[in-house]
Parts: sequence; C-alpha cells; structure tokens
Amino acid sequence: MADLLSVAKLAGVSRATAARAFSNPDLVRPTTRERVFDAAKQLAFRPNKVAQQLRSQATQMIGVMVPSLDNPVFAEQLQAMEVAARACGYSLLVTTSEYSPSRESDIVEEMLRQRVDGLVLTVADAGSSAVLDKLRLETTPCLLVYNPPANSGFTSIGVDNHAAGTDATRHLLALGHSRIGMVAGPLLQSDRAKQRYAGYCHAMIEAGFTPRPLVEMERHTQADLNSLTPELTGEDALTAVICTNDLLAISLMGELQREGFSVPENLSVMGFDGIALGKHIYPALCTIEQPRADIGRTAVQTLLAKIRGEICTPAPLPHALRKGESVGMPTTRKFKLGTS
Amino acid sequence: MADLLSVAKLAGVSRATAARAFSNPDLVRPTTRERVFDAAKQLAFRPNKVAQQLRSQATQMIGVMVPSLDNPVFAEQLQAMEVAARACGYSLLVTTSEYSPSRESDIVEEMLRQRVDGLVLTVADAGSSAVLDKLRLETTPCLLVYNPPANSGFTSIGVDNHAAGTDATRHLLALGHSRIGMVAGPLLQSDRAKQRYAGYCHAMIEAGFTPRPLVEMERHTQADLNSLTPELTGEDALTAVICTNDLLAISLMGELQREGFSVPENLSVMGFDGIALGKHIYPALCTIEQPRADIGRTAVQTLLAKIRGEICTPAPLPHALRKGESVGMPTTRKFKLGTS
DNA sequence: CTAATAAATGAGATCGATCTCATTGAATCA
DNA sequence: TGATTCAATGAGATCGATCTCATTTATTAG
Repeated sequence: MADLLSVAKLAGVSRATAARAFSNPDLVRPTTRERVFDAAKQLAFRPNKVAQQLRSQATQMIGVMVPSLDNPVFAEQLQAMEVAARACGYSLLVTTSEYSPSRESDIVEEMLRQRVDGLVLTVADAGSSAVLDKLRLETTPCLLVYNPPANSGFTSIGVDNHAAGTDATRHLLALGHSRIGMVAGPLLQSDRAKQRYAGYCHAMIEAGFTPRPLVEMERHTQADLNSLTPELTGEDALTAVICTNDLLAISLMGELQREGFSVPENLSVMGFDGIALGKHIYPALCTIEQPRADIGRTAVQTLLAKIRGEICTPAPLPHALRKGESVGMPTTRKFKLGTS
Repeated sequence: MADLLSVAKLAGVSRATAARAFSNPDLVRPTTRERVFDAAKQLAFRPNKVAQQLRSQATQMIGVMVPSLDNPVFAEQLQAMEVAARACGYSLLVTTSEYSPSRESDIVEEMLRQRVDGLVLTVADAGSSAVLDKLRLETTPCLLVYNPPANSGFTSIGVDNHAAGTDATRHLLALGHSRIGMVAGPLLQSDRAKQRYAGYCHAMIEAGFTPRPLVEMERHTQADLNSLTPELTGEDALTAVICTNDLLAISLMGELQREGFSVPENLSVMGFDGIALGKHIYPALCTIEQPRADIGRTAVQTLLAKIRGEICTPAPLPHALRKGESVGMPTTRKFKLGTS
C-alpha cells in the first residue's frame, strides 16, 4: 500500500510537505498541494492510522466490554455507543466477558496494550472486581455502565436501581398486589439485581408487607418454572413477580402460558430493562425501562470528556415505568400447577 | 507509560535484548532475561500494540460491519465472532451501518485506514453495493455474512436462503395450508428476503398453488397489521404467513393477539432467523433457524484462513426448521377483523 | 593454550506519519 | 539596491517495538 513517502516523491516534494498538504493545507502553496493530491490519488494513497496513532499517542479508539451480546440490553446499548462514538471520530473495540472475572482481566489488559483512549465496562460485580482494582492504578479513563456507582470509586452511567426497584414494586402495590416476589438470574449478576431487590424490599416494607426472599434462577436469561413453583402455590401464593431482567420475564411468561396459565390473570409479571421486543410480544411486557440509547450516548460523551481531561460526574439517568399487559390487578383466580 | 527502552536501561541491556527476552526468550541468557523481567515489572511495562502493529504490518484486528445491533440476529452473530476471534488472538472493531450505503462506504474506508487484517461485512444489498465495488479493488481479505453469495463475487457465509424459504413453505403446506403469504421488511433488506421469497414461490408452485405477492412492511422489525389486513379477509384469506425475520414475526403475532385473534388458530405465523427469544415466548415461534453461532465462528475462521493466504470457499451452512406453537393446522375458524 | 565454533548481545535501520527547527525563496520597505 | 519579514519547504528526530547483521563473549576441540 502506497505511503506518504511515495506520494511525496511522485509529487516531487518532501514527506513533510506531503503530510502538511493533508493535515494543514493552508501552509502549502495551492499548486504544490494539488500536485500532492494528484499523486495521492494516482497511488491510491490511504493514510495509515496505526502510524498516526503511534505518532500522536492516541488511538481514537474506545474499548468496550459487556457481559454478553446475546442479551439485547447490551446490544442496544452498544448500538447507541457505536453511533455516538463514530459521530465523534472514535471507533469501538468490542469484547464480551461472558460474566467471567478472569476474562474481564484479560480483556482489559489486552485493551490497555492496544492503547485505547478510554474504557467503557460493564462488570459482573463492581463491588468486588479484580479488573476494577487493577484499573484504579491506571491512568486510562474508564467508565462503568449499568453497574451501580456505589463503592466502586468509578464514574458510572445508569439508572438508580434502588429507586427503580421501588417504583416497580409500588406500581404493583398500587394495583392491589401484596404478595409480590422477585426473581433474579445467578448471583454473578448481583450488583444491579441486589440494588433492585433492595428497592423492592423498601417499597414492600413501606407498604407494610414483608418482602420475600429473592428467587434465583440458574440462567441469566431463561426462567425455570420449577424453581418458582413453591412460591406460586398455597395460601400466600404470589400474585405478581418482578424479574431482574426482561429476558427472564419474557421466558417466565412463556413458561407460564405453556403450562396453561395466563398472564396476568394468574400471575402478573414485570420485567426490568425495557428491551425493544418487550413492547411487541403479547401480553406486552410491563417493565422498568432503562434509557438504553441515552445510556450508551451519555457513556460515550462522558468518557470523551474525561479523555479531554474534563471533570464530570453525570447524574443517574431517569428510568421509566413502561406499562404493559403482563401486569393486571390481582385476582382470586387460583393457581393450580400440574392441572394443565 | 514505560516503554521497552526504559526497561532495557534499567536492566542494563540494549533494546534488542530486552525485546528478545519477551519475543524469543531462548535467545537470552536466563540471568539476563530475569533482569529484564524484573525491570519490566518494576516499571509496570506494558507492550505497545500500536508499535507492534506498525512494525509487523499486521493489526490482529478484524473489522466487522453489521446493519444494526438492535436486531438480535446480528448481535448473536457478533457474540459468536467475538469469542472465536479472541480465541485466535484477534480483536474486533465493530461498526453498524444502519442499512445506509453511504455509511457502509465510510465505515469500510475507515477500517482500511486502520489497517484491519480483514473484514466481515453484512451489507444491505450485495447485488448492488458501492462498498463491494470498492472492495473488489482492494487486497484486504473480506467476507460477507448472511448476504447471498450469488453474483457478488465474494465469499459469503450463511444458509441457502432459497432452500430455507422452500423448506419453510413446505412445512406449512404439509400441515395443509395452501393460502400462505410472505411478509418482509422494507426493500433495503432485499437480497436475503428476495431469495427466501423465491424459495417460497418455488414451493408453492411445486405444490400447485399460486404464490402471493410479497407484502412489505415499513419497518424492519415491527409489523403493521393494517398493511396485512387485505390479505386476511375475504374468501381466500391467508391461513399462514412467513415473515422474513423473527422480529417481524414476533411483533406480528403480538399485534394479532392484541387485536383479539389467536395464533395459530386464526393465523399460523412463521419467522426466519431463529433468534433465541423466539423459543421462550408463547406461542413459541416456529422459524427457520440459522446457525448463528456457527455462522459467526465460521466467518472468523474462514477469514483468518484467508488472511493466512489459504484458499477456502466454505459451503453454505445448514439451516433447520424449528417447530413452534405459532404454527398449526389450518382451521376454518374465520377471521373477523375489527370485531375484538 | 590457541583456534574454531557457538552463544549472547548491541548498533542501527525500519514501519509511516508528523513535529520542530532551519533554510530557501519571494515579497515589502527604506 | 540592500535589509527585513513572511511564506514555503526540507532535513531530521520521534513515537515503540523488532529485525538484520555485526560484534563480543563463552565454549569446545585440537
């Protein structure tokens, strides 16, 4: 591939002049400039970013790490980040940790070697994370997304999970539910889930009810009806559940319907995240919508500000309750498992 | 950040020796090597990939362009690619074209400047694509995903869309359907959709029925019931529809149910792609499953082979029919729109 | 104990672009 | 016309790692 030197030779100028023709055209006499451009076109010259990056000590690349792109929450956030980054001339180096702390460390090390200008991470657990401990010692600007800011010492973009959990619960309480449960994925996903659960507890107690223990599913994104069965039978059977993410909620609804129960008549189901698909299924998923696009955009903008050396600590972004058909008033209609 | 030179100085050796201690340890006397490693640790030395890339003329980076990460098909493919690439020591530079041809060109140019070792693209229309015309003149290895290989002159990873369309249609025919329609997103998404439609026509004719025209929705991922209404009423109203992607199918099902119709009793709905969520909703989406993870993995492996200079033209990957509750036998149960 | 061979190391060039500083050339003024 | 100033350009260093080739040091053989 043609380099600047060959362009310069063909144009009969020095490398310096050829470089200037591109980076600082005003400093080059118009006729000379044109000769350089012509030469560049003839040779199909394409500037080498790697060389520019080495020289300028900046890559204009942002390293992004999310747990998994199989979950639309992260995919949709990434989509927004990509658009925002490209608009500012930055590229995204994308990796997935698959919720593995050791992979998290490897990935970040790799990205630092690549000299990304900044990092946007969603870690499994911001409370106790080897990567974050390591990053505290580094100078590369760094930002968390979705992870609660508490204790980590890092700037974090996301909603107030506690308040969101409270709001979700209050919504159900307002409809008359009192036997409300909460379902989460495996513990790994804990930090967000914990805060949401805390918010749930807060709302329950506030309303004079006793919070139930968090029910843990084995997978992040797939509900297992059996784990929930005990909570759905007996006198104080649940009338509503809140899932800590939408995929869990959607698959739970599916399982229920598949077993012959109906949502929300037998059980109201709420989700968390607000993935686009939730609106289109039937019954439409009632959920707490995180402004995913906003989060992605804000993450990029905040990080770029940090890279420029500006100090900025963005406020939590507003979440919103998205109503949906998956939640109704509590009914007396009894749940009879195994009768389908 | 400490560089090799400072490490070398601290260890009392030349840059060459310090470099060798890492890249070719056997050539360095053990005691010297240890001194270098110690110095590296003391200075928190972290090799600079940018410099290595410039020197070695290889970035170990793959440029990836997909239309949008809001569609789980692409997100899931990307997830698989990321895992496969990292396993081979490659990183992914990820971009989204948002189905815009001009953005496609910009992105590819950008990635070539970044000197990615190869490109994996899903273009809007492989038949008439400015990017592909440009890439034909380049030497950077390049690969299409999902785009049908026909005519483009590029290696392409994906399923046989024609055969898949035929299989989908035959499945419905076998259940007794004959009034089968097909629904697609806007024309942009044409190349895949067209082939699938052709497959549908093939199967219809083969069975002695007249294919219906392709119904186009305004959005890629959201069905609009009104556009379909004419096809659902009257004597020869459809009993089944095939959507050219799962999101379309899922939202169509939702719309139908929301209007008081039931799937599959009033209308059988099939999708195309096989996104993970389709299995969990109710009724579970009957669809043609593309081996997304396989596609991602194969794409990476094929591209890496190309980068190594090997010649390889992978066969189309096998698609599979995923049965689901969204498809049933045709019933005489009449469709009455506006009666809900 | 010296010559020959092998092992270990260093000096310097290279990848491609860009920045600083010096130099050339032209234009302006006295 | 000679001095002064500014525009235009070039030479060379730099970013950080690595490769080639030459040189030094250690090892073995004769």
